[in-house]
Amino acid sequence: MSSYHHGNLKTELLSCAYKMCERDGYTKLSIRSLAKESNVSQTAPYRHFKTKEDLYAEVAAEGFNRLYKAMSKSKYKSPKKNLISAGREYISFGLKNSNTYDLMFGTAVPDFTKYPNLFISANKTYLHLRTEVTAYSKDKDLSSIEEKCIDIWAKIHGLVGLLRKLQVVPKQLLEMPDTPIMPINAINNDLDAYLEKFIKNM
Amino acid sequence: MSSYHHGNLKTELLSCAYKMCERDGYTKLSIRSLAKESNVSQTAPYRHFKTKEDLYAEVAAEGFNRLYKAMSKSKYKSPKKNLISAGREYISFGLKNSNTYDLMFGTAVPDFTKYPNLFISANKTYLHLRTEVTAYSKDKDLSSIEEKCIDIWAKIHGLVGLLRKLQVVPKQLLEMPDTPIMPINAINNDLDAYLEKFIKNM
DNA sequence: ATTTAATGTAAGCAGTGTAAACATTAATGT
DNA sequence: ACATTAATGTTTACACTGCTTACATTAAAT
Repeated sequence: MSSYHHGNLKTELLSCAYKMCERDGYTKLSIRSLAKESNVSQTAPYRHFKTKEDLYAEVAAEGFNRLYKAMSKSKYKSPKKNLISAGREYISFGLKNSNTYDLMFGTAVPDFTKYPNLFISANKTYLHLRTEVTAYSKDKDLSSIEEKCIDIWAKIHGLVGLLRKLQVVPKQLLEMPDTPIMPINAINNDLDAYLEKFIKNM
Repeated sequence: MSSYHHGNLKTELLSCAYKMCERDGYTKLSIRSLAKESNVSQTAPYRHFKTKEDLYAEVAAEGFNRLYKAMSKSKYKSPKKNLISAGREYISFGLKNSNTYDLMFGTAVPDFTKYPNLFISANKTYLHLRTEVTAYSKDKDLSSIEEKCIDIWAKIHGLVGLLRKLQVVPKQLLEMPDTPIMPINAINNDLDAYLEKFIKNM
């Protein structure tokens, strides 16, 4: 009967878009290909996402939700263990879902404040980090804690960015003179130890 | 006479593309608009850049060249001062040329090794950092130095990413409950002190 | 001077974002 | 219960994009 009205097209479009983004990168995601992959007319998505940026924003929000879930899954008694786990999960997320990560932190959605869903999801992630840092930190002063949050977030965020860039390189490094040997393996092999060391002089 | 052959179209296209990228972001840059802005036929650029990614790669390489220049302009006797200056210049570059920075570190050019120019420029930048870290560090062991390089680069790279995202937020923060107050001003107001502190426990 | 390679143009295909007009159904008010 | 309205889907259309192919012009090489 009613195959005209889909029912819950938006949800389906969104999960399809998430898949496509992670699979091909967000630059390859087009509203038309999304429509086609969802067996719906070319312009149907526009009823649910006014612009492409809207679509990006919703996918990015979903990304933050999953990142949050990954970061907050450890429930040790030791705040230190929890913090290390969160860091490890963050890095793992960034490397494994690298296309989504790009969407979340790149310029595809330049201004989060335009998208309440996204803003709230991103913030929830940060607030969780702050909670864990608070539990770990001896100094409970808020501004001191937030400085520590920036420290750790920036460091780990930057690490993800660099690792993504550098992971590709090693094969070629040997063939080019005067190229650095990055201690990537040291980090990859014993990431937890690396994170623990970092946390210590935080 | 010969307005048919331009002479040095490639150079002109490249500098035009760099401008356009920084002005509008690399997503808005199209080969056709580049051609139009350079008063040349739609397909002329294809003689010099086989694909759009080629163009991206060359613009990104130019970005690294400028970043390198900015980072290496300080010539103090004190290695510490030089390192702090490099850090400050890096952050400044990332925030002021934020669109170019995106091109350099995003996924627009997923694999640097495909573009020797880009690879070499990026590497030159890293090697300069390594030189400064070596001068500053007491421990001259290579792998220890490279670990420190990763530390500082990741941290600063991450800082740039976060600051870009967070700078937009503050206005809204006040209106939303349970939102964090990021110590952005602390960093912005006394960036050098922040960097010095970071370097110290490196 | 003639050939050849480099570098420009013109025309055209398939894919894109998005707007407007139209079609069908679900929700709503009386 | 029925008419009206709002929501949601389709069709058509436009301007733009990356890129390919065939062609034109000129600089460089022989």
